[in-house]
Amino acid sequence: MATLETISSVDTSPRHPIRLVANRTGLTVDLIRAWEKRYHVVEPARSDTKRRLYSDYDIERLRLIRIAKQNGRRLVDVAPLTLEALRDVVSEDSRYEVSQDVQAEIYRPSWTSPLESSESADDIDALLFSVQTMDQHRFDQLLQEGLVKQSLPAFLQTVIGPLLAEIGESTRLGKMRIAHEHMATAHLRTFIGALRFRETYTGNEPKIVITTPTGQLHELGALMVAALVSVDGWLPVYLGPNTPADEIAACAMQSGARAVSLSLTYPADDPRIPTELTRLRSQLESNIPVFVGGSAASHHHELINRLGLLSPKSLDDLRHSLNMLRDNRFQGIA
Amino acid sequence: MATLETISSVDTSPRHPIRLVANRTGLTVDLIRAWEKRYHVVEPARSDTKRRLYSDYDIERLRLIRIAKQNGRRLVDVAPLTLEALRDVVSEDSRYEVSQDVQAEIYRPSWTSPLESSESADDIDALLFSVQTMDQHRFDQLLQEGLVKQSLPAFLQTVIGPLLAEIGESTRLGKMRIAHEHMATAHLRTFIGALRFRETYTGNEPKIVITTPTGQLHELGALMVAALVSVDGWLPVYLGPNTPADEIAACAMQSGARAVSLSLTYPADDPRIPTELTRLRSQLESNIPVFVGGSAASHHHELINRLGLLSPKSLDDLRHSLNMLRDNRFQGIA
DNA sequence: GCAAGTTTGTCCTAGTTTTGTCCAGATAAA
DNA sequence: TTTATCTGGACAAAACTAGGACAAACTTGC
Repeated sequence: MATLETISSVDTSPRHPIRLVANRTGLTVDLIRAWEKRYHVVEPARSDTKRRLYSDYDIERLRLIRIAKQNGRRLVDVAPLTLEALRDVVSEDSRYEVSQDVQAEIYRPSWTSPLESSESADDIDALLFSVQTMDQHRFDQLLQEGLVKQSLPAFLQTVIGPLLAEIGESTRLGKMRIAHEHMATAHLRTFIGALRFRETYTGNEPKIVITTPTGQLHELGALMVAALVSVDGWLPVYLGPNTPADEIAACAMQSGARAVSLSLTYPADDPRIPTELTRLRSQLESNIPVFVGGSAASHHHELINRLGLLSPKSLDDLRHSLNMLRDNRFQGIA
Repeated sequence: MATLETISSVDTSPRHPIRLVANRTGLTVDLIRAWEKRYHVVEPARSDTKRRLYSDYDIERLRLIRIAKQNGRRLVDVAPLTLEALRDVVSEDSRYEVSQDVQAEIYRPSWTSPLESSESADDIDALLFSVQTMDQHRFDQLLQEGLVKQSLPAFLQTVIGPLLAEIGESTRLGKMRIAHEHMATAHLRTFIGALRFRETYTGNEPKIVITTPTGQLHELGALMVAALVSVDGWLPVYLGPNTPADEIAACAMQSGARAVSLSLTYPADDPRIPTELTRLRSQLESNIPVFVGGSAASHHHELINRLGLLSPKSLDDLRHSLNMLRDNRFQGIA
């Protein structure tokens, strides 16, 4: 369908005015012109009155260059790259940009500062403000803008995660109304849910069942995982919250999943959790790893170890493990 | 079917004076005339005394052009486009503001008639089959295709509604696994949630608070309502499920909503419902109507009448009432 | 570690195009 | 009568263009 087309081959016909390009890329018009003047980053066509007319291809280039810059690349270095080379650079960077420990291990010149934490903090403040004022349109706009500024994994970890924590905390302390929390949660449910459809699927992706066990009604963490792994070439089989262990196992079997990921948040000490996790582990084939994440996972540390489940320390850690699993599998087949 | 026509068809017969057009579109009368003078953006019919008479079609065009301008389009570029092309452009642009999993390239007028029931039945069977086989991709594909075939309101009523009922029934009878129901529900949550972002907003829309009361955890009905009313020029303030009456009232006040809509499904006889509805009605200003729908609404018929709440018999009935409310409001201003 | 050079975002001026607002006098509607 | 709309034109604000200046941040050389 058109969806596939737009993603895989980018339209090169010039038609967008500079203002729209600025809106979509998050760059200023001055900057877009300056980049053109100095490095010929893009060379837009012109209207009969000399107005710049950009193509979708140009916009995608600018968007990627912006992200590359955010990741610490220098403009001189990335300006001459083709779209494909740019994509490679950006996806390469996204693997390291947020993870501090990984960052220390590999060589990174001093200019490769990841996204300023202050900048993310500003974004989160703006998002919180739009929730307080019930400005839905602004909220959606900010989410979309945040996604333009950085790659999806970085966005989830530096903005969405902290935002959720902040909203939960504010509501608990009475600084925010329940109605505000509800509105924000409902919007985020739709927003995050749609993220995984941004990726294109070939049908060959390994599958991973993602859900929360019985009693765990909060699904946003699980949904974030679904969006995240889709970036790395997994096909999430997302079951929503509150799924009994038997059903998770049956689903993993029917879909031929290679892994299962659970999210535990609240209530942290639900007595059903040990039962459910034990049942799940016993019903699943032993070569299918079960990842247990979320804020409440640490409450069940001992159980998780005893059952041989995996408890990634961060979303990045989870990504890393899944990448290993995926690549091992490909080796095993070849 | 007379009801449907009156509600949803975009009338091409000219009858609105320029003042009303200005109010509905958020443009000034001078600007509307200037656009006509310079670019023939719309060419309204004239009364026998040369007064401009605009049709609903014209208003829709102007609304879309205003939004296209906000997105950074130039007037010269969008002025000559047909309504369909304009829809495409606006929808393409807004895709970058609000991410969606639904990307219908084909514009479906909101006034297309519903499909023959047999055809819908086939669609539903195909959807059910894709759920049973856990074929997520097929499921999404069928949903999108179904939406292309008919208008959004018709699609919700002839496909999504029956599909939800069927899935619920099949699971209850054990014909379908809980895992299947979960997968379908999670997908539908994302799909329906994204539907209201297909519409374009000018900022002048009257608002309606949509949610379910405390104890009612199923949100898909409420979400359908949100998608539905957005087609008719309302801005839904969607709060998700399980919202306490106090919070609904506070939210309605803060957002300046003109109406509230609640959905009741399960459990039908929750003892909290009477309390919550009574609280809500007493805390809301009396000129804000409260609509109560969903399969469980009939269980509370007497209560609803006593409190002076409104219980539309169908989604169409709800739309009709809201259209009346919206237009009364416009008269009140003019 | 400091100084000199480079890179990069922002801003300025001045001229052009595009777009929004306003006015005047005439006609029609309330 | 008062208010709303009409036409045609004037005017001004906003947006865009080209070229260049400038300062902050960063890199490099010593």
